[in-house]
Amino acid sequence: METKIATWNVNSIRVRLPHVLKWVAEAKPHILLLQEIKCEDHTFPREAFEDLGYNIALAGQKTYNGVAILSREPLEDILIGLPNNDEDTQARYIEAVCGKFRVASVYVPNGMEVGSDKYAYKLAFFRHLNAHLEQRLKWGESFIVAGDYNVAPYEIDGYNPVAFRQERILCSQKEREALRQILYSGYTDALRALHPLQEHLYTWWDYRAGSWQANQGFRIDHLLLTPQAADLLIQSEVDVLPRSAEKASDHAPVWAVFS
DNA sequence: ATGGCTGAGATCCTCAGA
Repeated sequence: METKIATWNVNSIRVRLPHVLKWVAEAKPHILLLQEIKCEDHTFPREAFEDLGYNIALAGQKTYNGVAILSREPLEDILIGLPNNDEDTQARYIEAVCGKFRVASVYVPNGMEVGSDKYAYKLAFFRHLNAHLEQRLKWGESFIVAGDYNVAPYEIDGYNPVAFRQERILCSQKEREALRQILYSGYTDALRALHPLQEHLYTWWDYRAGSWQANQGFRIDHLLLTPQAADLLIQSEVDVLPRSAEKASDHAPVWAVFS
């Protein structure tokens, strides 16, 4: 049986609930990984997803951040937060086993401005994340780490090559190196693996300055796969239609299908 | 160099996003 796994930074699940339910009804993912739910666990709209047959694991937080795993298969072995990062109180990582796959929903810090404290926090988060993912590689599982990485790994992944040369956030050398270290360690970027040369393949468009209308986006949401998961990869796409809706999230859902 | 949009939550604005 094929398994469809999707990731979506929804920028508030309570505001976006109608959009997400509509997309889920059409796309029918077996596993949906959410970021920026921006609510505590007790205010997450559980029933709406349970009615559709999803099991739910949450790492919520008031106002900011928050990640979730929704799965048609029962959720087992749930891990909240990176194990080597106990002092970090921001809800940015959740992992669980769903059937034959281990999955994680990750929301890497934005970093705000290169050189700022938040940028240092972003790079520190990557150090913890990368250490954990290298450890997981040794388990030899089909593991999919998906979410908003807030990094465009190569120039082709942004509409504006100047942004890369100017060391802007999402594009700076250090954050790109941090993301690419995950790839070099053995993970496969699902979408790029299947569309190696495709331009204008974006997952996020700024709300401001008519970026969506001008298709001025960046590819910053990724599904990263262990070799065991990559061997099962059949298809991966961005669904850009939800980005065009009224009151849309600034991110589009990205998905992959596995055999 | 700046500003531009959106959401949350507390006040009529600030913080944060990216």
